[in-house]
Amino acid sequence: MTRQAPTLEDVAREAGVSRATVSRVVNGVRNVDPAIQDAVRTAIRSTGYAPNRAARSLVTRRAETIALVVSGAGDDSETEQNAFAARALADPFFGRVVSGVVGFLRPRSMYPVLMFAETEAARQQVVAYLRQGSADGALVFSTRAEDPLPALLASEGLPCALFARPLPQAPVSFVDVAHREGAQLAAEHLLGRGCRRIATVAGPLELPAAQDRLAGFRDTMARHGRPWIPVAEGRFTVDSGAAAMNRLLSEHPDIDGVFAANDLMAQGACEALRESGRRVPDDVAVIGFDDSSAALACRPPLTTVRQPVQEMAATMARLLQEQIEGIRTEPTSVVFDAELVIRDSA
Amino acid sequence: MTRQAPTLEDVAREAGVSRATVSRVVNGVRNVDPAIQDAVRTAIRSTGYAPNRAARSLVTRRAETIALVVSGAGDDSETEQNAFAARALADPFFGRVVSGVVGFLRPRSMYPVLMFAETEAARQQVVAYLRQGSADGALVFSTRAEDPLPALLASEGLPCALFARPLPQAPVSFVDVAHREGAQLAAEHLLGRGCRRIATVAGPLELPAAQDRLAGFRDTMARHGRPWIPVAEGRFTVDSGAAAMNRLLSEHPDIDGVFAANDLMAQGACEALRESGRRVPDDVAVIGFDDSSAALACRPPLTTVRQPVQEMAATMARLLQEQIEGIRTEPTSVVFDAELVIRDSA
DNA sequence: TTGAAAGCGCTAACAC
DNA sequence: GTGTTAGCGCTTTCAA
Repeated sequence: MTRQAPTLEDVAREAGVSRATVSRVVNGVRNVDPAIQDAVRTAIRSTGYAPNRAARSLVTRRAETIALVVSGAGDDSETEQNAFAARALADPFFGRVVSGVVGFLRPRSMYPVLMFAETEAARQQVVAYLRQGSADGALVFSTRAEDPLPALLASEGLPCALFARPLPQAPVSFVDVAHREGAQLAAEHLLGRGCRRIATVAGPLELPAAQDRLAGFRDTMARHGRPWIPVAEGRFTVDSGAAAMNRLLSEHPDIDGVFAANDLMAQGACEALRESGRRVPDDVAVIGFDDSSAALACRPPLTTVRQPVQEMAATMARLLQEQIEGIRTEPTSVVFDAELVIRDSA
Repeated sequence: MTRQAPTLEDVAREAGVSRATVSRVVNGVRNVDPAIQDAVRTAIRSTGYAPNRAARSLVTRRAETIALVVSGAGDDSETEQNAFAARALADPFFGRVVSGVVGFLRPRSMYPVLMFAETEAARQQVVAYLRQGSADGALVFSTRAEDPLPALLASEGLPCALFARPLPQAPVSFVDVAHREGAQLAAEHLLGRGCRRIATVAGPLELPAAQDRLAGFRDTMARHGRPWIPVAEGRFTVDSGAAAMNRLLSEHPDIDGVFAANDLMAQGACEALRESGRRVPDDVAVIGFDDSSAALACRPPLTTVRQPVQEMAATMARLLQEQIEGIRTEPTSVVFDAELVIRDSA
């Protein structure tokens, strides 16, 4: 058996002071005699003391833990549930979100609890988890439209912050990128390099992000005298991007510029173009969106509209933290600028 | 302000019983009168009671939480630390590990806490986290050789289970796949389809997995009268696989079969072969390892050696859980069979 | 089968 | 500046 872990009491005895004093030193509360501080610290070292999180949480009423919830649509089968997790993590986007979140939390000695909410039962588990005080709040990364989770959390009064604006509007904080302006950058770049037959591979149009990117692209083209452009819809995956590109090519073989609403679809578009015997960017220029790892993995490397995902994710965590601490009481949104990253594909 | 959360006491009062009885009902302890059970359950519903995790943990001495640690090498810069997380999650392998772990934990209402341990400071944070009782044990997914974390956890007496055999041997449980036998399957398949000039792209040879795959491949080739085969080393990434393939081709342009030690490198090899004007599998057959999402994303889809990653990860979680519960006291290893999945590349 | 009561390890209000 | 003390909400003997 492992010997019993030392408690505050043990340290106090060792240092010849009271529990309260040790607690003050551990928590860095001022008004403690430097000499006593030293004695306490020595005792902490010699006993190998580590504060017990449960005991602390019980009195502070804080778990000092936040949940990172990947929300989406899925059916109830067990296979599907497991597949959902794998699929979500496979998205290069998600890695950067985690990275940004961890970048914010780690200096605070906090770590995210990873949860998946793709069914009603799973959503209820998330709510239960938070209501038990297992976590102080939730960061929600939604991969579907009409996600009921944000509104559910809001109605339960549970702190949360979202990555991207929720579609059924809900009174919760979120971060987002300026999709329309990002798409505008893409449109202007294609026009600027002289493309005449321009088309776009849109994302799933039930998602606000996909809608906004398409709208921004269309508006800009219209403002430049091109009121109508061919559109094919994909599902933000490589395969769907390739398929959409093929559909566009079959109807408009003379396309010389394409804006895909994310990098994965841009990658698929590049593959489809290559297989059709076209060169990128010489015959057709391609621009993606996100600047995810797929942009660099793609041949040729993608010119793309960059979202500062890590920074956005860190801000999302900060918004949540401020809400938990009661510093912030009203839902807040922070929208980041997009930026064009020019590589080889356009 | 949110109203105070209801406690056991509140439920007890509402149901007209004692705290102890409510606790028994909540925890499903037998010996409670069915009528009283009903009354208690009604009271739980009407009060909206949710058990407080901290209070429970304090007395049970269980966090009912486990850490999922991605361990690896990195420098101390903040940029690098964040990059590490993004890189780890970008590996298609990791998503399946998470998926398997979550598949085991979720039915138990547990969720993994995601931690990264790429520096000494980060490793100490992991140890501190466990010693505080924030988590009951750690699942370690190591991306480097000579990882000091397993031995560190073992020496602190902290429960842990690893994905893959640790290189500096440590007295900890782990799951693994039969790398040598898997490589043997690949070798035999290439030989069976008539390849005469066979080479291999090995993984980073400081990793036991890479060593074992190479050894298994070499041994099998030797047993079939080919004591020497060209080897180029990669780093388990697409780019390094392409580079390794190019090195092999420059010295042995007549290669007609390649075994890459993982799918990402196999994908890179396919790209390099295509760029050199060779067709896969007609001119050169390619076999990967893992059966990760990269195997399907690759053109052509990869014939590969499948590791049952999800099952392995679930077993790893089970080994840890049993250790935490004290059911299992000795370090245990479980090694899974590999399986050849035949697609188009060989 | 149920209740009373002790106590898990900690923080924080209050007294000194 | 430091100590005393009262809980935080729960599980778990022990008695009844």
